[in-house]
Amino acid sequence: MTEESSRLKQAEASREKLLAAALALFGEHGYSATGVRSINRLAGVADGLLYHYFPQGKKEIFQALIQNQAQELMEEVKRCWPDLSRLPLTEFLDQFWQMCLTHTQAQQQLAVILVKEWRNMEEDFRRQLERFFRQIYAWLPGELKKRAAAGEIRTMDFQSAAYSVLAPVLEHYLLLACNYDGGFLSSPRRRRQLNEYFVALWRKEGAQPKGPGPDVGKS
Amino acid sequence: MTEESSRLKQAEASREKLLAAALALFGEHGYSATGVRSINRLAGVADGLLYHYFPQGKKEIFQALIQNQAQELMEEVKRCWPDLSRLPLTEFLDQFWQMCLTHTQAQQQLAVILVKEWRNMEEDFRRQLERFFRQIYAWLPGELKKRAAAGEIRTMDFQSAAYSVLAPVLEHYLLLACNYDGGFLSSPRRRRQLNEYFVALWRKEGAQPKGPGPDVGKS
Amino acid sequence: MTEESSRLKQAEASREKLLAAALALFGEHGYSATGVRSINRLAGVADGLLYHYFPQGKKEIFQALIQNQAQELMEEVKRCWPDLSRLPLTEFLDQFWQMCLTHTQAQQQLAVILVKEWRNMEEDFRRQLERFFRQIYAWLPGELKKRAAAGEIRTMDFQSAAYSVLAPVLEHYLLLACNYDGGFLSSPRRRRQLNEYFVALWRKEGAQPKGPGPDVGKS
Amino acid sequence: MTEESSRLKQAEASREKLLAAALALFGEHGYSATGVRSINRLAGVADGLLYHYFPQGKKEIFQALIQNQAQELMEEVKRCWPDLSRLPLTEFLDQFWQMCLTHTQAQQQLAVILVKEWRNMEEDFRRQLERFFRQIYAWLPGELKKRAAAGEIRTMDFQSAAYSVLAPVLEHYLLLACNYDGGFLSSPRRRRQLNEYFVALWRKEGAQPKGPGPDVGKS
DNA sequence: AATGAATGAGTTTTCATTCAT
DNA sequence: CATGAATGAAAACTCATTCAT
Repeated sequence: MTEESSRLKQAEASREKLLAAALALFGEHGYSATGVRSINRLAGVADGLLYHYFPQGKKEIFQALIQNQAQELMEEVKRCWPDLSRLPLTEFLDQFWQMCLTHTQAQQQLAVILVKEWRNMEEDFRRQLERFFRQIYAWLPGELKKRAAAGEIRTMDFQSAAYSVLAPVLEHYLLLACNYDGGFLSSPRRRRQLNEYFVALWRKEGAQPKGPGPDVGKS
Repeated sequence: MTEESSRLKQAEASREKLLAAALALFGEHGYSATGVRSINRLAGVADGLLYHYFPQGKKEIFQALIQNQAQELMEEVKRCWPDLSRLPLTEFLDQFWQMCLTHTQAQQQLAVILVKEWRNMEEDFRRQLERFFRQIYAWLPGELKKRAAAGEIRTMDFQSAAYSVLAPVLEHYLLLACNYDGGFLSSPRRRRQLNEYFVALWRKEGAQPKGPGPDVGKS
Repeated sequence: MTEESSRLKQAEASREKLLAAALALFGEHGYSATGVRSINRLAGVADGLLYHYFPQGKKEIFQALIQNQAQELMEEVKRCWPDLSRLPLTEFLDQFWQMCLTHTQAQQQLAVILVKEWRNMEEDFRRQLERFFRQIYAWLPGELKKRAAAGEIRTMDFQSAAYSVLAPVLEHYLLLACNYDGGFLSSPRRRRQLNEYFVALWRKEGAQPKGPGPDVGKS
Repeated sequence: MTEESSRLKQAEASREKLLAAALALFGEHGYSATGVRSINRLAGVADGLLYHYFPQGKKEIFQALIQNQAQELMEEVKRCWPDLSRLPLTEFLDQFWQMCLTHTQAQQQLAVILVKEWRNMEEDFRRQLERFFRQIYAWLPGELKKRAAAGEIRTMDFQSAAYSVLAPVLEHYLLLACNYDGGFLSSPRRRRQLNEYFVALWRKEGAQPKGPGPDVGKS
């Protein structure tokens, strides 16, 4: 059993090395500009091995990769989601943005790949992701509405409000794709400013800010 | 002389055909995935001709292309810019977004290329574009400030406010890069809603809205 | 002991499965176009096993295969051979052709392989087969001569006559190699016609056919 | 014009060099065992050029090749055909065999390729060749019948007779495919013997042979 | 100015073979 | 005996680029 499982583990390790290398390179150079050789070199395996695990070659490792990563991303998001509702508005916004900004290296690279290679992806996969994004777009206005009903914010065009929370996220993704990390959301200070700006505008007219003012967020 | 000038015209025509073909293909498939042959085929010229006009080959036609297009884009923007200041807020926002949304097909493709190939571009060119974008980012808060001073809107965090106007533009570019044309700004109705949402929030407290006020959008 | 023998049987079974798969694939696609992998897949064994039974790999299994099959073929022919002499001419020809037409699927595939890969075979093996074929070419004229001496047929150029009996066999092999099964000999009806044609021509002038005439053969 | 045509001629020469090299190598080693590189080396051109003339690569040059050669073969046969009818029987047979034995090196190699790669060829091409062969199979019995009507030979099963003339041709092709040049027809002496054997058998009973009659050859 | 034949290094992919388990 | 992961050389094919015409 030990023999068996160690061999299986080694095999799985090779597959993972290939996927990790592919993720890094596709993320950095894009699909077309990434050579199969360079994936193998980075993974530290021989040229033929990729075709052992991904018989269709480059296309297949690419598809496997983004499906893997997107799965992880979506699961992570779904895990954090329910907790957000209970937070006060300021923390809610901050956590929401944090969640979207994809903390790990892997998911940053996923974002880059999604932006650059969207059209190379399989129809089905794109549909699946679109559905996921639409869920977020649909959920956020309702969330704001509830807070308005609870008197936390004023009544307004919740769809536009939600959109103005989401647009910065997409801007962030765009800049990632361009390898530009000076986006608005990536600076905690500016993120906090934006947060306060929203809260100040949305606050019910005449209402006083609850707390002692926006205290410094933790990165 | 007629021969001379007709030859010159033909020459210029070939160059333009090449650039147009390159724009279309780089926009559609990206730099790496676009073959020099396919550019020539689409332009309808022989294989060697590209090197007559662009001796450095693929890189050069790419650089020439984006510099051409970016030049046009920036000039177009600068041309419209001064006029915006005088418009009332609602028209101001609408015109600003319209201006940014790059009306021509050519500039849509430019947007795609900029997003996908940002890192392949020459340092100098990137700097130049960054400076241009920063000008807009710097100009917009001042513009809002002036309007606040004039009593058109309330006082607030103008940088965040400006950013929340710009983020939709970048979101739009991101979606263009993914060949997705269902972005928020691309629908005039939703653009108007967003417009009204901003105006309503920014309106000086106590001031009356000009129009019927922002009613909640459905959809 | 049971374990021992069952393992031996399994081992032998694996070897046979490999040979059978190799025969089928070499016969269908030829030597070069047949991959070792596909042999293993068809045999249902793991990739390394072939090298256990045939340490020299593809070449060795190929050589083993054709030697196996050719051995069987030659033994089968030698077994039937002596019996032919006693048959009357009509039956003699029919049986001879039947014998040559290699009844089993395996030997059909052998024929294909021999034709297509003759030059890839080892010198010694080719010599051995050539000797075998030459024996047939040498035996047949003598057989006809004996029948002439016995008054069954007229005197003639026995070598050419023998050749005209053998040529159809080789034509049949050629068509097999081309996967064409519409050859003259493969149709029992036409085989019988050809048979009657030979008998009629060879019959001693003025002699009457012995029997009731050629009765219908059984496919 | 000279410039133009010299360039065209050079281009055509390159194409021909490639085709000639491919013919030689496919004929010698078969399709699968012939590398594209070796074709280029033998033709003395760079690796990429083959794909300039035959964009689909190996398959395409193969198809082009056999179509070229088969066209030539068929035209050559059709050219000689009508003249055969007028010849006396002995010369008729000899000329017919000569014609079939494909005198040029190129067509010998074609024969090898046809035998070995029949199944790799396009359906349409195979159909075309089959029709051609069937024409010969259909023509020859009629030819013999006419000679019987004219009293040159006796009445018999003309289809079988024709087949016994054609089978040696196919045997010859089979042996070519095995690179064995000791076939019956390839020796003029034995061809003459076979010829005389046929003539003697077909001669009308009672008619006198022209020559001294067929004496038994000794291998 | 324009052509397209020619080049050869580079890419993706295949494949026979080895070997640790 | 049997497995299948791993190897790397070689195959087919692509592609930017050059150059004679």
